[in-house]
Amino acid sequence: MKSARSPGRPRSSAADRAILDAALRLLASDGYARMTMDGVAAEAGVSKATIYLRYRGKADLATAALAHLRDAGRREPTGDLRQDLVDLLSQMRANAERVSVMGIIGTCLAEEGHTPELLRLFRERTLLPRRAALAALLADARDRGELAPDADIEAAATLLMGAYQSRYLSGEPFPERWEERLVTTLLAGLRP
Amino acid sequence: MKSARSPGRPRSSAADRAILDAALRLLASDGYARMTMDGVAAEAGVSKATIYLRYRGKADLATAALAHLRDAGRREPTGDLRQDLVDLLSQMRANAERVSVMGIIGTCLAEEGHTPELLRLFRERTLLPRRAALAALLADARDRGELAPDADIEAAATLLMGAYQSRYLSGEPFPERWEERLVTTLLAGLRP
Amino acid sequence: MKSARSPGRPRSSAADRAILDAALRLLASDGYARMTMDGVAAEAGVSKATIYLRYRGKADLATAALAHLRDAGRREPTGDLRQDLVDLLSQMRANAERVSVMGIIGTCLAEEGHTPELLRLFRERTLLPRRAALAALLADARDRGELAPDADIEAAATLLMGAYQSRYLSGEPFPERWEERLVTTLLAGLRP
Amino acid sequence: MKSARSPGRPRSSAADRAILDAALRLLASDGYARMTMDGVAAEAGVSKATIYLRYRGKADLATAALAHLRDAGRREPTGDLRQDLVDLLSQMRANAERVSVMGIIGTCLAEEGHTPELLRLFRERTLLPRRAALAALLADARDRGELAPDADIEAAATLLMGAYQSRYLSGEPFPERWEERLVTTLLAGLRP
DNA sequence: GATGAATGAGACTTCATTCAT
DNA sequence: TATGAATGAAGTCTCATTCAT
Repeated sequence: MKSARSPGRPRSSAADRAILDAALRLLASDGYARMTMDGVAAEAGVSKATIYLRYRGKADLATAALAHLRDAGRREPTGDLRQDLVDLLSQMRANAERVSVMGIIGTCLAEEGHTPELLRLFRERTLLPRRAALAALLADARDRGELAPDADIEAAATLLMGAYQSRYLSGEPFPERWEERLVTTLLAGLRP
Repeated sequence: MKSARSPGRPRSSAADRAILDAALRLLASDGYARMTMDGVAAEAGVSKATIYLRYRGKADLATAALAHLRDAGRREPTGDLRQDLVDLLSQMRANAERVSVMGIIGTCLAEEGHTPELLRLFRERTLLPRRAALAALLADARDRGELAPDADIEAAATLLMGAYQSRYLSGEPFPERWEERLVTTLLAGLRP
Repeated sequence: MKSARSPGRPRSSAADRAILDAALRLLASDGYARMTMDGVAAEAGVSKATIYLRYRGKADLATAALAHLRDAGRREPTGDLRQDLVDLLSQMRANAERVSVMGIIGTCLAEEGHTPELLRLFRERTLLPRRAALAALLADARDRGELAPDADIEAAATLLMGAYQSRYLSGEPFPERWEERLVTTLLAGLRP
Repeated sequence: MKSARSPGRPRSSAADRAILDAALRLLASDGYARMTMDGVAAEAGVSKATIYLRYRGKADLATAALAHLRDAGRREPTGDLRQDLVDLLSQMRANAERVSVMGIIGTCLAEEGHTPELLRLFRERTLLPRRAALAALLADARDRGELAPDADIEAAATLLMGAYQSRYLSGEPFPERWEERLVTTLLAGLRP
């Protein structure tokens, strides 16, 4: 269902993607403030004016790049809570490493005072959907009776969502079977 | 007979403090890249050259400001594990809000590719000491038999350390008795 | 069918020339260290960024300006040695006064420790070609038998090349028929 | 030119000399514009304020340093013209190499538009006295009948005075017995 | 008299943005 | 539409000079 085409030469959609990809890459590696329009143009193989034809300015481009960010395909839950949690955490971690998510989070936080849309977009596109997926896994398990009826799902989701950043910030490498250990600890608790 | 004093005009220690405070404030609110030497000088009420007399450049100033960052006084553990954990988390949260820690973390992450000393320093001065304090509380409790002998202290510390960031990033307000809920969940686990 | 042209706005060759001329003028009058990019931009009537589009920095611009320096058209030798020498010296002097060569030499020497390319370029583009022209005149005359077979052409060229600077540095005005007197003295010697 | 001694602690004359020496050294190696008061102070081992106590500013210091410049001891003429000329040229060359005279000349020339006293002083203290010594040697020889009665002493002095600079600027090393070759050429002339 | 600290003016360079082809 | 050139507004850092001890 094509909408009415405007006349004249259509914009190159290859350039569209190249621009967004380049912007996202530089956003993650250099941060918003250090990302330059020249750099994006060079990395995308287009001229700066071509970018300005599509976006009103640097902030507009950066937000578009973040909006373009999408979760990689998510696996269907198997119904095995432990396995599903581990899978979700593993996927989050793999995704984070693939696109330098920590750099993006850093930029969103650092620019919060100046360009708050960055954090808002990142939250909406990435953080909240994952958190919702996590909470859904837990809620389903509770409904199946696998978890305590009064299990605090919100608290549990908060704990799991922060684990990757926490470990990343510690500077230490991720141990073997890291996700399993987290899930085991959270499910069983620490008490004897 | 004059007392032994180094000759010349003494360096103003008020300026010393003002510079570091200003730098830290701007680092948290604007990020490293947007923090300007002019801004720091103006905020500290000194001239730029006065800053350059003390620090070799912007990166040197920023790292000094982070190195200057210290945990607020830490309370002595009471021996009541639940209470001590809640206290520690509350204190971390209060501290984070007081000095805009999330802005600083954001800057450290965003600049990781460009000025990795920022993250290294922040880690050494702030994150690792807290994590160690948390782990110590848990290890003591385990030794007293309050926790399971095979409790995974490392995993538990990772989960707790990330909780504040996780909640902050979600954009939602912190609920009442938030720390208690986290600690309860972690100690008891989710299982029925 | 458009003619083959590189796309985009063409670079202004008027600006090219204006920048080099301005740089050379300021180099001669103020010296390298006192020549400012702001000054060159203002004198050339372009913005600083326009200069940086062409040259990587101040040193690059200054060396380009020197490389741009070329001898004014040289006259063909007439075969009359005395006249040819006088002509060459006159032309060197006229050229020196036209472009403030002494200021440029001063800058090249003063910057020798810091930007040795300046002296190297000036030598290659200006001094050595002239010296070679002088030596060629003398060698031809010797081959024609007008000079002694063992005439020390190298020494003679050195003496003549330094005369302008020597006189300039003395601060005294150039006397009438100055070049003739030099040539006469060198050809005839001082002995009775 | 100190008149009646003022009361109080007298100025350290060791510092006086150290300051002038340091200034002269930096003037020769870095040029006037790049010579910094900090650099002079550090090199002389005094504080900047100590310099300002003696000189009104940078230009004042630089001119004082040049005024301080003196020819090294000059040998008495032997009466052998050839030998005396060679000796004088050798001494000039040795002196030039000892104190980086070319750097100083460069600075005087480069700053001529901005601080013309530099060139004036250098001329008066160094160039003109030497030129006068050279002319005196030649005039004496002419009076003794060793030179032609109409020998152009001014032209000859100009030629000899410029030879060192000319060779230095050429970038080529000084050949063996360089001074002898110059003197021989000038005395005998080039004609067969 | 001497010192080290403090300053204000400027220098080089970069960058988001607009213009001309 | 797309390109490369041009621009004005910063930003980091230096330096001659003055001040306080």
